[in-house]
Amino acid sequence: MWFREDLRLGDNPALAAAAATGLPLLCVYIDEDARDGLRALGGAARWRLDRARAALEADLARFHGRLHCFRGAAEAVLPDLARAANVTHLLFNRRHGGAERAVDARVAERLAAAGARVESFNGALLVEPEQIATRSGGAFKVFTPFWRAARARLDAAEPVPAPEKLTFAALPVGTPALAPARPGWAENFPDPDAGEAGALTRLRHFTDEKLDGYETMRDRIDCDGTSNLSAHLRFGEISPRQIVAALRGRPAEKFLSELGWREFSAHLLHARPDLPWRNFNARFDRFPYRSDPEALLAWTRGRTGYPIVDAAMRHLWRTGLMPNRARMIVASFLTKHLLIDWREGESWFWDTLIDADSANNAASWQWVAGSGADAAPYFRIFNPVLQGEKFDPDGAFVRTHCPELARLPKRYIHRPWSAPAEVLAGAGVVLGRDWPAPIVDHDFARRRALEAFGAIAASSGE
DNA sequence: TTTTGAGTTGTTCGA
DNA sequence: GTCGAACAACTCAAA
Repeated sequence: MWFREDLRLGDNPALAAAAATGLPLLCVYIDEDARDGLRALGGAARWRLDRARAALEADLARFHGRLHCFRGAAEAVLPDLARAANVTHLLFNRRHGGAERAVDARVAERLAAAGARVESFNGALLVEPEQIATRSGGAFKVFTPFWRAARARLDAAEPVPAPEKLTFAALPVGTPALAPARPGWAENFPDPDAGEAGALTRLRHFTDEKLDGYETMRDRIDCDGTSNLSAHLRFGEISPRQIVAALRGRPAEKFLSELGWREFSAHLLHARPDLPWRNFNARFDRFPYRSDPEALLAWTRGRTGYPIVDAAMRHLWRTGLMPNRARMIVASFLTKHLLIDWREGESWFWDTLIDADSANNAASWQWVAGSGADAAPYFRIFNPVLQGEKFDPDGAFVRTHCPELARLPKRYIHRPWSAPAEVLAGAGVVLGRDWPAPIVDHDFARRRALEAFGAIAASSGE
């Protein structure tokens, strides 16, 4: 059993099939080399992965089993292991990235050539890309029709129970072990409550306490109205089928459609493996992005002078997480206010988010930037002040992450530069010393972004 | 093949 | 302060 992004025992079809063979099991995880297009995990995700893997090891230990971890290229590790251990079957759950699929195909070919039976399963998605298509047979490019088609098939997505019994083979070769990842800045992240048990607890908490208010509270940056399941999903500590099953019979369309966006992103990446580095809409190849390392640095460090942007970016740095609404605000700010290429933001998120996922990250950045599938209309440019006032109305989120502004009254918390001198003095804030001037003026930036979009409009000619 | 309706998440302006 | 309209034109999906 080759574990990859499915680090759980429940609703794990490959593991269930492995158990059903009755054969002794070798559970393997490979820390795969970043080559042949495989992207090295970012620092935060890597930190999170170690916790997921440790939790799976503990779960397997309850069956007196082990997770054998290797490092290298799967095409080399698995055939060697197959020879050494007389492996007769290889089972795994499918991945959907381009490079990952290529690796899996080569592995399957080699193992099959060595006489092993290779089987793969769907453990990651509610509906796999091969299962739905438009009438003309193509991949969907607009969310609504995509989700209409996928949503209709949800009843067929029943979770597979966790195996009741597992027997394990001894590993005849030496016992490899991964050196712990360098913790770096991530060592101070809050406890992710990793693993299958943590994920199920989080799901139950969500369905019991938060589902009813989800539609309105999901956007509140100060209230934690989201499910917080993203990292659990990312490493497969829980499956989308298990979530759908837990939601059955409850009004949960809005939340289901968020799972739908996760599916849509995976389908887009399947259709366009270059999604993480190439504009989905080629017209954006002409978009006049600016090179501005100083502004990019200010954005990453939370020093743009816009409180909601800076609070969100500091929160990301401290926790490896950011609520969805905040992700949209900071992404819009980078691509539209600063006119910096979405790939810069995508790669910062890739390195700092514990839930970084190549499909979701790329599809969402492109969506905000306007280059993606079903992208935001060109005129949708978030005003960071209005967004702050709407979704962090008392400024609680800003006060937590930007303590230098903590004493500002809420009227000015999202726009310190417009506070009267006596208000600033009363709050102990000196602009330019305690808080930077806005890196760019909103009205100016908005007009500049609209002009940039005009420059690549189709009517402007090829 | 042609036509038609529609498209996650917003902001600003003027009445 | 509230409300509706305007803000490019385009491409997709399905009739």
